[in-house]
Amino acid sequence: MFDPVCPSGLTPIRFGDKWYGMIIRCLEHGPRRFSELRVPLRGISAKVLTRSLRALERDGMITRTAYPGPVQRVEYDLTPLGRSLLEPMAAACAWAEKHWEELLDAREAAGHPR
Amino acid sequence: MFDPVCPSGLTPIRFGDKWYGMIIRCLEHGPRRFSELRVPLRGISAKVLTRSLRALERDGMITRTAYPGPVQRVEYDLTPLGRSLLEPMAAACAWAEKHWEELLDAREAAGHPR
DNA sequence: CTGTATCCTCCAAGATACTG
DNA sequence: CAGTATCTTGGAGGATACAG
Repeated sequence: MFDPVCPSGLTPIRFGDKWYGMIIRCLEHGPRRFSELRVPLRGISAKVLTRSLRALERDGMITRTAYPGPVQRVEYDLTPLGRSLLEPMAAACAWAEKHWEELLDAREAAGHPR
Repeated sequence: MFDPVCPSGLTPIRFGDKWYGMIIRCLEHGPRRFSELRVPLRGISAKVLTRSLRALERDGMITRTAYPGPVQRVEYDLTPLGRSLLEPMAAACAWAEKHWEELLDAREAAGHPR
């Protein structure tokens, strides 16, 4: 998931910052904990993940719930607003899938490899 | 159009760089010249506009045609690929229109004015 | 008119180390 | 475990001046 080799970052469509969209996808099927999120988002640093999560929270896209206990435990979950973003994201993905080749060909022809 | 007072830049959905999407909208109804583009895109500097146009060209979204003559004249036009981006852009706009209030409320509640 | 060439500032993003 | 604190770097974006 989100393999850096699969350069999904080449789409001209972006949601919020670099991770915003991916985090929403990660929460699509239920709440996740801080460190659970770091697995699919390979290589994201704690600082950056925290900042993205705060941004999503500020925008009303996710909720943050801290469970007390001997070991810390924080869960992030999508709000209805955050879930509603899945729709335009699907449109973006549909476009990307359909025009992926065209886009790559154009870039390659322009001398920009990768 | 693209009035800086209407803060359309607050949507969490972006196409390419800051101007990429707006340029595509400007070309929606026919080719435009370099300086024609600078009118709706208030305040964009020549350098930045050039960079965005080059990026769109590199991605196969627009074409650049220079007409020879005593006065220079360059026209930019959408390719089919560029035109195809209008579809996910419409989806993004539909989302923004529908959830605009929700988004603003969330940000305001988070203490982030504007 | 359609750009280049410089210079400057800001911030996203990453690396690393540390904390309750 | 879930972060915060620092530091660094790259590139976006803008201002201004100049060129073919």
